[in-house]
Amino acid sequence: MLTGQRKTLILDILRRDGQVIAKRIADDFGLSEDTIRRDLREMAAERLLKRVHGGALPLAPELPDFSTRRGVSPDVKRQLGAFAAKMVKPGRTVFLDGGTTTAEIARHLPRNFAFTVVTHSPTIAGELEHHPTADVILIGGKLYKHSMVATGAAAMAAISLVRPDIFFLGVTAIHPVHGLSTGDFEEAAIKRHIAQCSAETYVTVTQEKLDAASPCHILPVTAVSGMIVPSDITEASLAPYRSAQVPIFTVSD
Amino acid sequence: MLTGQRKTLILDILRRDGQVIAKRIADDFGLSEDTIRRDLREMAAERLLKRVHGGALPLAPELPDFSTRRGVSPDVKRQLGAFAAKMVKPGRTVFLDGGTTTAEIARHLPRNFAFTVVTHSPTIAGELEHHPTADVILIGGKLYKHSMVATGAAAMAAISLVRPDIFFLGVTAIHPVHGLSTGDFEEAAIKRHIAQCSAETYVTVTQEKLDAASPCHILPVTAVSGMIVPSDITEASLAPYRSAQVPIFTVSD
DNA sequence: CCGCATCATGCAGGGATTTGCACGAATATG
DNA sequence: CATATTCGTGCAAATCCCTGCATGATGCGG
Repeated sequence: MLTGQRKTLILDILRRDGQVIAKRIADDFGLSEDTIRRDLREMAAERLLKRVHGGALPLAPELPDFSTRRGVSPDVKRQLGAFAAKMVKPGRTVFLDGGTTTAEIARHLPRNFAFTVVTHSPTIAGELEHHPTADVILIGGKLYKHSMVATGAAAMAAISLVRPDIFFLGVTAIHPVHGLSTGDFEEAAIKRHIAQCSAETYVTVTQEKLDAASPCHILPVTAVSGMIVPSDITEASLAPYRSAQVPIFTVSD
Repeated sequence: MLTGQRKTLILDILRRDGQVIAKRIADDFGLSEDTIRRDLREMAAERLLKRVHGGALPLAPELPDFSTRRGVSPDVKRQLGAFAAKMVKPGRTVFLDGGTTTAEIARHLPRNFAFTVVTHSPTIAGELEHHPTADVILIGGKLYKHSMVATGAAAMAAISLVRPDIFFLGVTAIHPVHGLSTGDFEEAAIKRHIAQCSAETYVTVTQEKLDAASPCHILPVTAVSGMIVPSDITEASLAPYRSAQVPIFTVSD
């Protein structure tokens, strides 16, 4: 890994997490702590961050949403996001749905190789502002503010023009019989269309969404390439999905 | 292998991977590291990439990027934004350009009647998430991260489909002779197109942009319906624009 | 075909940078 | 105050870089 690249990565992590821990970075990068410490020292000299015992902090206490953001997104979603993000491979095109879990995927996308992200959510696009290597394609349309996604005919037409390798779908409910569902009719139609344009569709599921149903049907569970679930979900509650032949990816702790 | 060909390949790899490692390239091409290093050195001299120990990285944008720019002269921008927002009338359609000043307009938009906002910036769309009465139309396209706006053919086509009443244009420089300009060619083309689709175009100007010129021309000053300027700009510096018959709106304190 | 200039390439060696390790000092934590 | 990290510095090894030069290919004019 190149030194300059490492420094930008550190800055990215700093922006994303609001802090950097020398030991953990050293682990992640497979380098000695000394090297990281040296980097941090140099970057502190360049006024790029604030050196503290154990790591570093952003120079300006940044946007006030840093603390809120970190609190709002629970560990489970972070883990799901990190896991899903690892499924992205160099050169691929990935479609990111709107939603908080998908935002976590965006935050954890690999930063050491290039790929393309398509999204109809301005929020997701905003998350990727500082991503060093991701090409972002924004799908336009009428903004549905509740979910912050573009909808309508224009969005449908624009989506038809892309062929993503992976679609990370966000839903409000998943049920072995009633399938995947969400609260808005128009949004459901968009999600269905994206799934149909994509080679693979993965849905991230948390406990409270399991075995529930929302008003608007999107797809049957058999239509997805896999469910990504946290490790604390019991095997019993997954059984109906397993018997429906849905591949299940359990996020390891 | 031809030298020029090799350099193109290196640039391709740089774009794809976000990095180039001299040793690996030398291996891949079956050439000595010296040759690659020489290439990298020359390309760095041509400003095609950034030479670092071990290889090369894509050229970092020298200008501070969008979120860094947020800090500059916030009060003035807020006043400009509030003033411009008052120009929006019920039922009208307004196009908001990307940029920090335009973000201020978005924050000050009236909340007691309905209207439509069109924008090609996910950041601006995000500002309007909690706006109670604004319909938001998002223009899609390839995201130009430096300014956080959608660009390219898809954006152009989508823009052609709307006829905004007012376009609030953001620029990096305005000059009586050289007109309005910005730093990116593609972005300039988009701005020009939006202005041509719009009934009226207003440009917000702060002191440091006045009588300056950036690389890419957008429009002549006579093409705008008005300039919105802070009150502390001297009459003398506005004179050339007045004599060009450009209506000038001075923001009262 | 010959001589010459030009250029790309590889090699050698001296210099610069980066990295990891060791050890004593500084700092946090209870 | 005691202990465990964490930090900073000096140092050595590895890696990488640059300069200068030799070699061979290519192109051009005679």
